[in-house]
Amino acid sequence: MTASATPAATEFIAARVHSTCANCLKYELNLCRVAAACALSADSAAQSARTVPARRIICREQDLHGEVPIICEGWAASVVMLSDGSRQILSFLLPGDIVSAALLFDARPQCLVEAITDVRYRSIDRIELKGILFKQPDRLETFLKAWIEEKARADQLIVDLGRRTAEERIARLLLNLEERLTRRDMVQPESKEMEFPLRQHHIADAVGLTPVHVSKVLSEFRRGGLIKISQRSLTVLDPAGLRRVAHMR
Amino acid sequence: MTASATPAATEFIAARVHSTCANCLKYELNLCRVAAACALSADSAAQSARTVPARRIICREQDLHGEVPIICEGWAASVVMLSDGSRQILSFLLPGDIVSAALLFDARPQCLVEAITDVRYRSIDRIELKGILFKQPDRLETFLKAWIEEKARADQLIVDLGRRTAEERIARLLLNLEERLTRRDMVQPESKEMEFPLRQHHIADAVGLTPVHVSKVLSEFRRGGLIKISQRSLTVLDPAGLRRVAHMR
DNA sequence: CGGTGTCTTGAATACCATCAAGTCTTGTGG
DNA sequence: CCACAAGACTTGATGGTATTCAAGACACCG
Repeated sequence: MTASATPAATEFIAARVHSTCANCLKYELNLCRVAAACALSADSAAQSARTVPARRIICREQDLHGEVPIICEGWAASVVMLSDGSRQILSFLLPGDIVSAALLFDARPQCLVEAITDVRYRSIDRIELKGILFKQPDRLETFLKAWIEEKARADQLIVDLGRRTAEERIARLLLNLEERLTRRDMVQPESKEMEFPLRQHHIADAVGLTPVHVSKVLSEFRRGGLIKISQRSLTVLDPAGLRRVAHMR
Repeated sequence: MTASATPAATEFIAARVHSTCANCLKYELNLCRVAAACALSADSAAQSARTVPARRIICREQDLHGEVPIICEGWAASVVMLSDGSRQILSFLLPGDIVSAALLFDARPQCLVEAITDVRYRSIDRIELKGILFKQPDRLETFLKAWIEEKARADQLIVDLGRRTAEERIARLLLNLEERLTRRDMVQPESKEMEFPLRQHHIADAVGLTPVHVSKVLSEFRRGGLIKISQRSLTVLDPAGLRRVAHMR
């Protein structure tokens, strides 16, 4: 992650950043293994894994030359830029996530992928991946189920943006992220603390609000004892309370 | 599963499906034909096509017993209901549309499908459809590309709801529908008039606004000479102007 | 004919955006 | 290591967009 932190923080971070591709196997897709196989068969293991510093753009629509990137380490976001400078984040990408399953079919997405933290990612050759998946129906099914989840989250976001208040949207985002991080063993079991590299403008761009208003809502959550945010880490102090705010039902 | 279908039966089914779903073949998926094949092999042609009156619910999450419905005729909407009574429309379903490609994998959607006009639809058996698609990679690819389009539209809606004004959202919805209807030859070539069964509350639920505000925006569009709405039909009088309002770029 | 659903319009209100100023943190170069 | 600049966050004041509430016009249907 971005350089100097206190020794304690460094340790804390290191504990979970050992999520190299070893951990990747725990995630839904096992795509790292697929990627490794691809790289192997293409004899291009060296070039297939790349590292990108925080705040840099990983790929735009144009420079996807038939590659399907998957996130090995770090946080990223797929972002739609509008001509007036405003942005909408479609989804946050966590380790083990594929940028978009649609890339399997050469569908140019209208968005770009931006690194939030330092990101290590791996590009799978589209044609090769397709070949592998189509020859192994069970693996294809796993892949498509991940795609379903991608779509389900998009649908949820539509409901959030269309019909929920600022408090609800933000609470739901936090709970969603907590759930996804838990599945990846990226939440400390006892303290429930988790790394949280998002700036408030990321949250704002994800839930369709302004950074100022996000700040106000988060302050309110903090005053209510629902969450604790400090040093780029988040703890949900009162999950039930937060869920109540989120209208989870 | 009476596997053997006599040539006569095939002909019979094909003829009947042609008569009812004549237009369907023009659409992206040709799924009516697939459906016909399924119905044939399942020897249940009679029960596979159903008609539902306007405003009725076609299916809920619960009563999807491994079936994938496709719309043959009429307009429908997939809707998410919230406990406070508000609603969000995820997408409008037009003839030839599959309700959701995700149903192929038994993913229970958390939405229900509602008929807007009288709707004729056909249910394909999930397992059978899956079998057919997995045995024909080219057909599977067509299917998955329709899925990509479904997802791309969802992403667009996220951007609309998150970052655009009421005028932009409504203009974009109208333009999107016009485009989809054009592809289906459901727009009169000369007059550019099209059937438009949506009530304003449908539009409101689709773009995350209230019916009152939709009414005001549509009146404004009408006053500006952008559109004409009457007798459940819509004409885009000034496509360029409407596109300008929509910030299409 | 009353009833229901749809649309319109106006007034009051709520929610969130914008603007602005200030604090604190983070990063960088001297 | 410090100084300075840039970015991130907070907080209050003000304004705009969309909601809510309400009343009335209109069409459609049993």
